[in-house]
Amino acid sequence: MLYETIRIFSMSKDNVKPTESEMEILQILWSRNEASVREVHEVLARSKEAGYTTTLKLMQIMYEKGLVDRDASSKTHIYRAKISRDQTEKQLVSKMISNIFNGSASRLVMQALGNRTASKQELDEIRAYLNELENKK
Amino acid sequence: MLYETIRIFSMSKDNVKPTESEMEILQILWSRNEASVREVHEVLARSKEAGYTTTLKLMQIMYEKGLVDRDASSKTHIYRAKISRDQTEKQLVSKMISNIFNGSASRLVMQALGNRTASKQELDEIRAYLNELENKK
DNA sequence: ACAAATGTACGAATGGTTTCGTATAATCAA
DNA sequence: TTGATTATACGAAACCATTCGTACATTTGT
Repeated sequence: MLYETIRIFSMSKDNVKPTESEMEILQILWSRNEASVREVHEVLARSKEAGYTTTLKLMQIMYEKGLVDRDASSKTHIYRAKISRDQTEKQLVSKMISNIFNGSASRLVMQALGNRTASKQELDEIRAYLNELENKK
Repeated sequence: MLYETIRIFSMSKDNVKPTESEMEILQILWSRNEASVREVHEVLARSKEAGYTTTLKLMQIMYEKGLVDRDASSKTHIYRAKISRDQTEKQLVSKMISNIFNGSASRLVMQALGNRTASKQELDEIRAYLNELENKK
């Protein structure tokens, strides 16, 4: 008998973990939907020292990795994030919960809140969210 | 006039960011307070492939970095974490909030909860914690 | 038309983490 | 006592992310 594994869609990028620099770039792409290397670079340059070709190279690598898509039809390539913000956040948080907090989401939540001064509004939002969660069950 | 910066205590390790492998080892040290390389290695080996000398080397480097202390009075050195679990967690969470969640703790909290199924008990714990936080103001 | 500006491609250096082999010292057990 | 076992020390390789210089192509302004 012959067994075969078939992946209908392109290999899912679910286990790809963007590096820190890649995350910085993804943040920018997510916030403005699409951008050229120059645009990304200019945003980055506001908060850190970096050469233009460094940013370019990073984005090229991200393209090879499948983290971003690009339109290369004109001289200036236009990039878009290929992985979703929500998915990526979920993954990172999930990783942190299992690696650092022994699988306890609430321990993470408490660290997150205990630390910084969350405003009353924020606390209320969270409460509302908790209720919502509970009702869904 | 002469100015001089004096650090009364040993240079604080507040900005040290342990690597992933280092975090794995720290978890073990935190959970059992102290351990030999062998002990740490045996725990690690349960969940991943790794040579003994690899673990040894990592722990030696952690010692050089000041992440751990060790008692070298007998042949088998005994290691202890030198940085606190709480501090380290705070730092990592804090970093995640600012890098990934644009400084919004509540966005992290919601990701953390939305993802996995937190039990009713967990949700209640968090609610209690929220109230506590609010009263302290 | 053509020089300047702007863009991509790409190789290579750098710096850090992780892995492992080997040397050597200390301890243990027969 | 001496061979086997269990340690540490340490150098070097492998790997990966990041940075940058340089070559070359395209576009733009005069």
